[in-house]
Amino acid sequence: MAEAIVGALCRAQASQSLPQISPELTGIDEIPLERPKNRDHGDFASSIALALAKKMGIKPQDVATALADQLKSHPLISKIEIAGPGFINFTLNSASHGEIISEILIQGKKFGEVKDLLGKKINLEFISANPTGPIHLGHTRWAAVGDALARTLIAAGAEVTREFYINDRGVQMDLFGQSLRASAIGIARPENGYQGGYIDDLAQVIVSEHPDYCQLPEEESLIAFREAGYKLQLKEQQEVIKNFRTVIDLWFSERELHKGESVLDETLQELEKQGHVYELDGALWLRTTTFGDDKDRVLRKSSGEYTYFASDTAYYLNKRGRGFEIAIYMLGADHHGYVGRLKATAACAGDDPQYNIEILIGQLVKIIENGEEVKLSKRAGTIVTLEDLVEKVGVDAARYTLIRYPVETPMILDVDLLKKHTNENPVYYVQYAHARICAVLRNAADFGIEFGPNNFDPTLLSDERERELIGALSQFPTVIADAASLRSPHRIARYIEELAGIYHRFYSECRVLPMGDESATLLHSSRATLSDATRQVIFNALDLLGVSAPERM
RNA sequence: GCGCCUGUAGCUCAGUCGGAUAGAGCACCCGCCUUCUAAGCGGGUUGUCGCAGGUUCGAUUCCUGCCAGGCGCGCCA
Repeated sequence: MAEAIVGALCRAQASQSLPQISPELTGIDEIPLERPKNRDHGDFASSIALALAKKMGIKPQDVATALADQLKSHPLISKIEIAGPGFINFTLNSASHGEIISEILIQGKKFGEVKDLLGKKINLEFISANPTGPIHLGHTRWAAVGDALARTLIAAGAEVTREFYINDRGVQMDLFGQSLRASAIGIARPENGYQGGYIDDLAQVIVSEHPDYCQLPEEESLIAFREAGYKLQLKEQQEVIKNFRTVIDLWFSERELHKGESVLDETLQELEKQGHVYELDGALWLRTTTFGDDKDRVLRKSSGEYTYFASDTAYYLNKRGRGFEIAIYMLGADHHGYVGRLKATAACAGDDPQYNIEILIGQLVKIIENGEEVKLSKRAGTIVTLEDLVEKVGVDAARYTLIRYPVETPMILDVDLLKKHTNENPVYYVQYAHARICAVLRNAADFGIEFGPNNFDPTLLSDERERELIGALSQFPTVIADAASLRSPHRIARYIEELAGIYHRFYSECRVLPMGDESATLLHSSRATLSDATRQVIFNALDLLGVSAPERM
């Protein structure tokens, strides 16, 4: 469509009906084109004339008229109107409808895929919970959104690695070990230690498997408990995440960065080459302030130990070293203070902080049950875990609800509402549309109605509902492209909700199957074909969100 | 004090290269199942798009200031 406008623009200028302007607006991507909210405004609308009028020094309506004259004869356009201050409204003809439907059915599960990110190698890091406790609600939002984003980026052509960074070194791990051992031998847990009841459970498992751990000298015993607890906890996290249908391609251990010829030493050398490292008070600093950070950051303490920040830096360079053009970090709002330093770190390494590194900050999730907010506190042991949530509402409802909001919105999750298997929950609205179509198609098969691209006549589908449905289906690839480039998988959820609504309305207005002793006609086949195409798009969209598309409900 | 996010209908929220009469679901009222899934459809009611300026043909959208809420600002991890 944009191509058609560019062509019309060129022809209009060639035929002197429009003045020449500096060729800024000849790129296809720069043509404004949208689907109007109001269906009276056609299938597509462009405000190109309003934008050009000023540059050309003539009235928008005149620009629009000149363009419309050139577009009238386009093979896929049935009607062109000029409206309001100079909008050009296009209405597509049935030939274009036929093309869309057969494209959907021929491409099947691949319909919707675009090539916008073809060749991009992207590293997507999310969740990255400490292996010292269960996956809780804060991580859960990322488990759902991160996975859906990965699927969306892949659908847009990118090569994506989903990565989970395991913080398996440092003080927190030691406290974890101390807490476990304290529980096992019945002494008080350290003040800053882990208090949750799961510690007792873990300790019991460890003791039953390794009764000798309690008898070891304290230092060895602490390490033994820490390592055993780590293994168990990590395994549990991996199972929970897998059951949540979230795929992690690489579980990256922080310990990798400290092995043998330390990666950290190499990192320092790299950074020194770039000239942003300096020494002060016996510590080694990275001059991140050069690139907008609030303060410089310590890489190696005066004690000789590396900081956590050093690990982060090494990890970033490690990702870049593995060939990822873009490293995306998904972090909770409580980590937003990291944005400045991470960006600055990338810049210190000689990268483009605007391109090579992206940090998505997600606001925290509040949870409400029985009308009251459930406070989250690891210390006090009141943790709502991913497992709890799934147990209460199921994977589909949990994933869908977490994904359907943009991550920068703080969200309130009402467990009681999610538990209801009613239409108060949008996931059922969408799934119901899918199940309904499947039922219609099963019945169609029983009637002996054949459907598919070869049994489809778009000229028979003239009802407003049918045209609206076809128009919505054709938008799917654009939705994927937008969701991918804006890193906003929630757009896909919103899109299927709209699509499901349009189908439900089509269903109630346009009878798909023959009634009574009516015999099957091409109209029935065409509507069944349209239904099948809708089913395919809903299926594909739900698949991107990791939500199941039931055939019966 | 500084920084990030948020403020749209009674509730939960969509609405990003600035566009036409600001949307959806829920809640509330009224209709629709002797033929395809009523977990559905149709109709009705609901708004100072936080406030005040600015930019322009046009601002919920961009800029500035203010107000309100959430979160964060260590040689912690």
